[in-house]
Amino acid sequence: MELTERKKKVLRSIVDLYIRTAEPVGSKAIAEMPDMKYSSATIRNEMADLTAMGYLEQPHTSAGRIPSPAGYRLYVDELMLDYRLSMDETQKISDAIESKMQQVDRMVEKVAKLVSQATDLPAISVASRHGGATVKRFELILAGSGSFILVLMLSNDEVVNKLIKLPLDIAEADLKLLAAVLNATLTELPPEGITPELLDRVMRSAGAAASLVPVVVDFTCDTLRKQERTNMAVAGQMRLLTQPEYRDIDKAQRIMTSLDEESLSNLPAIMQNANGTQVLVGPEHVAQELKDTSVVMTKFDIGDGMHGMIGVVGPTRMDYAKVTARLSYFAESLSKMFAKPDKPQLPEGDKEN
Amino acid sequence: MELTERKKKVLRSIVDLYIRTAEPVGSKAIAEMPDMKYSSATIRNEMADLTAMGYLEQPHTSAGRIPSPAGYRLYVDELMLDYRLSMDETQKISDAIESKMQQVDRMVEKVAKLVSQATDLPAISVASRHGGATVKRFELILAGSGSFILVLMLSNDEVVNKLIKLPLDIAEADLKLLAAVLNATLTELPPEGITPELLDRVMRSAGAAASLVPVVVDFTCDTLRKQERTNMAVAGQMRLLTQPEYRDIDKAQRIMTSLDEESLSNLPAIMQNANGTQVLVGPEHVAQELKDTSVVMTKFDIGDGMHGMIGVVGPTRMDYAKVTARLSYFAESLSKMFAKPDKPQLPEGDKEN
DNA sequence: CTTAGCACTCAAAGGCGTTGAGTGCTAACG
DNA sequence: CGTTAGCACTCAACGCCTTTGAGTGCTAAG
Repeated sequence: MELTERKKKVLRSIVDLYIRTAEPVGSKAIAEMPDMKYSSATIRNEMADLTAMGYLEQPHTSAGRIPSPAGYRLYVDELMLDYRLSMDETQKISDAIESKMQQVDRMVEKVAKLVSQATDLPAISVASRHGGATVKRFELILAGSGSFILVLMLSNDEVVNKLIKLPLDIAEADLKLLAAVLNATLTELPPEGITPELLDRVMRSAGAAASLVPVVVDFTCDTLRKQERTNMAVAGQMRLLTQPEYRDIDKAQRIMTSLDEESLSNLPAIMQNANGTQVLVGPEHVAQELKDTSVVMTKFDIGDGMHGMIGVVGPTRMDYAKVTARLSYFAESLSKMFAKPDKPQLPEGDKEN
Repeated sequence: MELTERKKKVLRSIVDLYIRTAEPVGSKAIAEMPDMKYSSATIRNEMADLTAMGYLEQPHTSAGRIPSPAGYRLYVDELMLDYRLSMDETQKISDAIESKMQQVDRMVEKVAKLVSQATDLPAISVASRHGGATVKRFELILAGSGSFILVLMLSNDEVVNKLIKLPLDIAEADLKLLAAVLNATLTELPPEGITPELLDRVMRSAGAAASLVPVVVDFTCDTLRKQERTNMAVAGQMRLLTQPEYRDIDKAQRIMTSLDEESLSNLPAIMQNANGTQVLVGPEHVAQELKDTSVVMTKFDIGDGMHGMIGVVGPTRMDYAKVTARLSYFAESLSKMFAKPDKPQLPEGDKEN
């Protein structure tokens, strides 16, 4: 059967309305919409066709229609009118992003929170690196008797520190020596490059501070390994409860439990060779429990050999247009922010609903 | 009327059972309990008395009884058999705490998560300082052209750093000078002690690095002020959904929304002159929405002029014995951990359910 | 003082008819 | 030939009623 323009229009109207109301939509409701020039009977015929073609579904005989996964797919791919952010929304998002952050893991959490706030849905935020980081420089700073601060400057411009307490006293000169040795031997090395032999060499050159080497190196390896891992955060799970389809607590709970870092760990893999915004409708993606759920994810580059991903999880009928608009905007803002760390440039918003 | 031993025993049995089942308990159920030597009729009489005395309530005529707030209060204060943590639970908590943390805000979040996990309820974690912190030492470390790292060692042994990028090149000597000046003039000062005059003095002494002063001082003041604020985190809100009384989504949602940092900001004030574990039953505490909820909080000292608080939020019928046991254990573990930062000593657990 | 017995109460659960939104089909219309 | 009015049909949702059974208070006997 042919998918005529009129059929498309009807389908779009149905999805639009369903997104708003979360209830099966009937022929009459569509026929009464402002720019729909046909009667309910005609719409009914079209709806019957669309159902036959697999774009709509009927919960039961005497109910209206709801979009099928295929229907959503078509909607997302072709039919969706893009949603422009209103001035107000733009402003809010910009303001939020202004509060700058430094450490990646913190940032990921913060971003997840912001996205969740902006969409009123549970949100996921991921930052992953293409390659691992190395230490660019070690600094050891004496901090009173028996303790010192280890500062690691990493190749990706992150800075990590740790206060280390030790039972013995350390002279400043010894620390200086140790720092010099570390900088000479262990910089620019991936964690697996720090071999026992190398460690042995450092120990022997370190003189009085040799006893500090293990704890310093341990922390360093830990940190580097942590940098390799992708950072992921989930926020706003409770917002799922505002959606009518999750009034059923058991359902809500089932989904909530699969909204944690572990369960979603395969998401980055799925998005691997995607770019821009992806809409994963219902059964398309692997996470078991998320059957009647959709995930909208946007991937973006943030330089330094890293890319970020933000996304939201919601009912399949969620307002894709709105959500994708906001996500894209967010992604763009974040990209810009990373390009110029301390002065996020924000795109101009357009006012319109 | 006299509160006889038998009445107490009946009351305890009722609360115990109600805690387990979340359903009104009837006379028969109590009479059938293993060490209850009286018939249901006798129990009924006692229950009638307890109701008259205000310790029990009846949702409707032909239903069993549920404890009133006064009943819970009596239970918590006198009747509760203390719950010893099983080996297994002890082990889990210890293991979790072993993973050491440094920054207070991170730690607070982590602790909230752990407590929530351990109790299967939403948890709150607070760390607050009696007095503000000051900077013990400034360090400026060159990190490539046009950027450097500012490291602040605070009086409470926290270390904070920030990578600062600037358009102009800075010589290492200039940084050294600036650091010396900062250390000479701005250490041991509360944020409000950093006056414009002082700032002016620093600027003039700083030579080539004068342009860096504002950004450095800004960050410093920010950090100090942040240290003053009490850190609070809430975790595991979703766990509320496992409780039968929150099967009603609206109810659950209402409570969830008041489970954020802002809404709970007056909690520390309420706990101010309490020490040890406090059980706030139902109407006793101020947070509006939390009417039919209880909050169990434990306050503990963690040295460095700080104290911590951990607590959980749950239905009034929650298993106080279990919850308070776990909280106390946690609090003790945390205290010890802070006393000896890198080697948390854990109390011995006793196996028993 | 304790307990068996009994009449009473009332929320919860199940059965049942009504309602109304929505459908598919057909026949008439432009 | 596409469009539309009309009509019979379907079925979840709703409200109403009855039944059920857990639980109570009271009384009288042990």
